[in-house]
Amino acid sequence: MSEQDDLFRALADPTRRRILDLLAELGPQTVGDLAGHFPELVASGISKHLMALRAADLVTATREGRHQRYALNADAMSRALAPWLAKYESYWSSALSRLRDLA
Amino acid sequence: MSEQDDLFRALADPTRRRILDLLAELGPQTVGDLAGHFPELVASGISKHLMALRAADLVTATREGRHQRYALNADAMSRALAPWLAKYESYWSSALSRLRDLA
DNA sequence: GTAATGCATTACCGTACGGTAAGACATCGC
DNA sequence: GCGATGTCTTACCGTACGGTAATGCATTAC
Repeated sequence: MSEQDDLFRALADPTRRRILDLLAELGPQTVGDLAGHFPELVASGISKHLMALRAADLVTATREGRHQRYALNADAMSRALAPWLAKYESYWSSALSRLRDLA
Repeated sequence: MSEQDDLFRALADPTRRRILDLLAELGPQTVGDLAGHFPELVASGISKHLMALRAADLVTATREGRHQRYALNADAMSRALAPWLAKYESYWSSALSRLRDLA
């Protein structure tokens, strides 16, 4: 249950959601790559957000030389979110059919 | 886009998620009803959370005499969440099929 | 009318969080 | 080796948030 706490706490910040969006859209990125999309932020701030996302298991990190490449961990994300979504299943017929159209 | 900010900010707190769960499970409830499920909290705290949920349009409130009955606003909830879910659609084949089984 | 109930509102407190700045560390280019 | 680069870490600051307590305001009971 605390897994969901981590998930929603991580998703609460718009910058972190945007980072996830970028990872989903562009594939794995380094901290520097991501920082380029946030001119209003300092690079270490991005790193901090990435650490939070990593703590929530929403991204995975692999070293590449002196770079660190972050990738979306969609499996863990859907695993944590699915039980929560299921609780409201009966209320979401319209949204679910919309998702079914996409799938 | 700020609609999603409100949504995720509101969902970030475990107590608020539990309130939504209770509303989904038990139907519309008054503040006093809900407060009974949170013995560790003061009633005004519940009221405050409900105001936050109301600001995010996740619940609706209707007066009944001196009571105030809160109900889950599942429509607004799914409306705000669906676009976000859609962004990760391609990553979530397994979760989506699980949802399809439920629907 | 008067007292009690149910909820909202305000003020206040402690803490957690987002952000920046500065320093440590490892890696690459020379 | 040496300087530069990329990232992490720590410390710090301001603010926003969760929580309580107290007050106010309707509405019900008597």
